[in-house]
Amino acid sequence: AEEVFAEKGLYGARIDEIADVAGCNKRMLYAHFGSKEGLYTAVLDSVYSRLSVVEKELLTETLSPEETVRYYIKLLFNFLKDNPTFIKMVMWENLNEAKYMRMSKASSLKNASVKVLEKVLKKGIEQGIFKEDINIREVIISINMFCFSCFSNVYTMTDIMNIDFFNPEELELRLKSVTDMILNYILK
Amino acid sequence: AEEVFAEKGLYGARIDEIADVAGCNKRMLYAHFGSKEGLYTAVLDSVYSRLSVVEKELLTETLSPEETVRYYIKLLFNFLKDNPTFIKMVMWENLNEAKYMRMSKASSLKNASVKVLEKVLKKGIEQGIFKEDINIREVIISINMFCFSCFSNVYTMTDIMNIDFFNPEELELRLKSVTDMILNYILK
DNA sequence: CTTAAAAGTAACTAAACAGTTACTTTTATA
DNA sequence: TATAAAAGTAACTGTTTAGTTACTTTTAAG
Repeated sequence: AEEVFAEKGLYGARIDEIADVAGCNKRMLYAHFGSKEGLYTAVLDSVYSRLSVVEKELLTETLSPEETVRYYIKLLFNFLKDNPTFIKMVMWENLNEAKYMRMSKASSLKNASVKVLEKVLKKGIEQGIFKEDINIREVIISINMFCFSCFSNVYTMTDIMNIDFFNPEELELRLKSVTDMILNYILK
Repeated sequence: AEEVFAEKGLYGARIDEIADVAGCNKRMLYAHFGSKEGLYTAVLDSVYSRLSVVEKELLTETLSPEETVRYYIKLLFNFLKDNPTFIKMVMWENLNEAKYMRMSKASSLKNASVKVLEKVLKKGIEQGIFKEDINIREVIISINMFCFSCFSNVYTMTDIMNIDFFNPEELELRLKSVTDMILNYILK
């Protein structure tokens, strides 16, 4: 279901195709998930929980503020690279005005990393490593948006710039640019 | 049609609804555009051409390299802010792997600003204003992606961060952050 | 005023699809 | 082995929808 919903969205996906791809039957899909929307929100939950697992790694590491920011960017970037279905599900949700995400418990899982970053950025400012006048929320938003954008609007970008954004070397460059821009901005 | 396609995508949109909203009738829609897909690509063309009109302003202005970059960021940012249907159409296209955009002539219109930025960044490096080791293509990609991301994944972001991304003050802050990050990165 | 093209109307067709049902088969457990 | 729950099958229903058609009305130009 994740595969099919990511590829075609809630409306484009076909229950019969999902049953086919999943190697099960329609009746059981309905027995377990009630409806197409029920299945869709289950996929959304599952996909989001994969991110929160990765983000928990941030909590276990004890690094300097600078290293924590670098580590988070890398962690998020690589997660997004390895989870194209996550990217697509989030995009479908945004086109649906996050209707189903709001219904699910997914979002509550996501605040973890925001809180860690807030703490770490504050600490960095106190330690005199980061500029005093940075807007912490803006920095957190930028990190998330910049990483996400490297994978979300890839097709139209490829079309305009004639660049293969799936090329590993290209991605390495992108990660470096994003990291440099963020750190240039926050470091004294 | 633009309204309805932007809101619901190619598959979610209903021809009858489009005729209704447009205040015309189905038969004439088919007489003029042939099919649903024909109408969709016509909308795509129209929406993209609006951007290229704005981008042409970049060509008429004669500013310093730094000011040109600032001006382009502002121009693009404000265009995206004022054209939510553009944002949505591009997102639908990306979820369709840019299938219809490739079919249309829209993309050919778009290279204009890329070329201007390439020239201007090169000039800035020559003049010793910009760092010699910046990757020009990366900078152009970043500008476009960062601006776009401020408007594309707004709903899920709002959900996670509890911020109203449609608030003008919030947007002003975003534009400032993006501009600062890009210029911090390229200026010596 | 005439006429021909453009626009509009509403009923229709054929296909697709979410969800259901009645029935059969498999699996696991006591 | 008996049995009950879980899983599977395939035909079905009702609705939605892209696209068509046959016909009427409006518009514009000579």
